[in-house]
Amino acid sequence: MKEKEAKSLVKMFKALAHPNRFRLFLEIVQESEKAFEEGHDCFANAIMDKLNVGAPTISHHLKELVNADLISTERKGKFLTCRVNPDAMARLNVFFSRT
Amino acid sequence: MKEKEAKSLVKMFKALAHPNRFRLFLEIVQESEKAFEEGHDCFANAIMDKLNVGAPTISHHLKELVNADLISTERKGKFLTCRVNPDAMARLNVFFSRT
DNA sequence: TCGATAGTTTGACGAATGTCGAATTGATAA
DNA sequence: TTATCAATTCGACATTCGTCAAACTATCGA
Repeated sequence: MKEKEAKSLVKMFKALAHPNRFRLFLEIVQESEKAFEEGHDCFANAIMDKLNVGAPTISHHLKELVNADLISTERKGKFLTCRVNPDAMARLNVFFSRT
Repeated sequence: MKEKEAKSLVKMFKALAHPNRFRLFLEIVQESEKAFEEGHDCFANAIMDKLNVGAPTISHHLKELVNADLISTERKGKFLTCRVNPDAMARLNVFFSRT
């Protein structure tokens, strides 16, 4: 494995390595599926209510997930929408399939 | 996903979330394959030389990998042998396949 | 325009983490 | 037994990290 890919994977692991941030990620995955089926977006707002941490913390954690390339966000008016990055998932999948 | 499984995954991610520890894990994976083909064990000793950290640090990192259930170790005389835990790999594989 | 709502930035603080040197244990070889 | 080598434990240190309160920005509705 290339050094660059290893570094990228480590960043993803670090992003998933905290209970609250992992739960946040799981919620986004779940909510994304539901949102897709129902034809709307996944709003950060809806997820924030489910976790027991303040808004600044959520904002901070979201930034780390984005920074690790696990998700991407887009501002829609007053709200923030989230999408899981399929490419990242694919790379993680490959890594653990070959290990 | 059950809370218990989530906790276990987070522990694995945390164990893989540091560059040196991830490299250590990669070396064990690699060395394990080679060792299997050549009919011997994977010795911690052989791996230690490849990383630029002291023995106490390696010992510490190995313990975390074991604690996360990613590997198991066995003392053979003066040396320590390592084996990747296939069950852990399978669970990680499942997680990223379904995500 | 004004007030309310969603999210971000900043600064601070305690907790957890990675690393090392020194001392220690366990096992082999001489 | 003694010397040597592999690995662990302990104590300390600097660094990173998670969280929050307060202040701020941006957008929408009235």
